[in-house]
Amino acid sequence: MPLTIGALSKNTGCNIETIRYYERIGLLPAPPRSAGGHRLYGEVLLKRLTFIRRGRELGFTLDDIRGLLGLVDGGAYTCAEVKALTLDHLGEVRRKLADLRRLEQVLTHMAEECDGGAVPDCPVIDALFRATAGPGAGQSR
Amino acid sequence: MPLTIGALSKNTGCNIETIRYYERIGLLPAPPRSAGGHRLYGEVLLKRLTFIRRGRELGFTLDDIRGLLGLVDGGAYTCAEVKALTLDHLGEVRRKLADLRRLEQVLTHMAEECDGGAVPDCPVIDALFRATAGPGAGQSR
DNA sequence: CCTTGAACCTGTAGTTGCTACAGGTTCCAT
DNA sequence: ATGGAACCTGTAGCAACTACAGGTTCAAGG
Repeated sequence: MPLTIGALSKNTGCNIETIRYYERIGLLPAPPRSAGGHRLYGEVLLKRLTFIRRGRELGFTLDDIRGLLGLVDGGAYTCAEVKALTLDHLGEVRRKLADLRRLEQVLTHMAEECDGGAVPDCPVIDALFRATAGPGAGQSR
Repeated sequence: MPLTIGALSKNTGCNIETIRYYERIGLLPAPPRSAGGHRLYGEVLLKRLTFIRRGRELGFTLDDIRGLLGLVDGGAYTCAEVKALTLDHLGEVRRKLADLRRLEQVLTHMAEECDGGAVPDCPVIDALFRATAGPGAGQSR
């Protein structure tokens, strides 16, 4: 018994619009339709969508995932190839971690300087107006 | 001697297109122009842009920054108000840190399972296809 | 059998924070 | 006076979705 798009959504935690979006960009193949044109998903597509969502949760980009799926679809992937992609991604995660840790430091420090007083004289504002270079690189978001 | 947009860009490290973008969305007031229509920036706008860039580097959204600037522009801000915004943002940074740390764990673990062999049988792929819930919330990016 | 209303359909536009053109004008040093 | 760097406006693109509008289909109850 195939799943409607709503059921698939509940099953995977992936929002309906997003499922259709994945189809549009070619990540998820177009499923068969009912007589009236409703999408009907089988086991295989359920698994594929689960794969995509798990990948996203782990912070892989859709492009990373496309690569991973390409390997799987080709059937000729090796463990080494997948590991390389994973380590690559791990590196990025670690870079972001380092950035965020630095950020946390600075923000914590700035907040500590504040006495929370009711006067318009705030070390945070001062710090932002000072033209000094500050911490390292930019931010993801 | 006022700065051209190019000079301002060099001064702040903020790319020219981005400066014009900030003007368009109303973060940076429109500066006076030369006879021919070129933008000419004074001290005040230089400081304001510096403020914006520093804020971005610290991971504040443009909307956060708009709020901060609103307080400053109003002239009636209190240290307590600014501190509240800062702590709010710090909370978000810490949530992201926690997410990323969990992510690092999972990825590290998955990569360790890989023997890097040349065979199409990879624990990473298996993990992604397994429908189990996995780690906490979604991701920023 | 018919009606209702929930779920589905397509297509387009909006979000955030920029960046990248295209096609034209101005500035300034020689 | 001229040439080329720097500037101008306006629009479209990026990731990864989300949110409509305006219409169709499905399934359960009467």
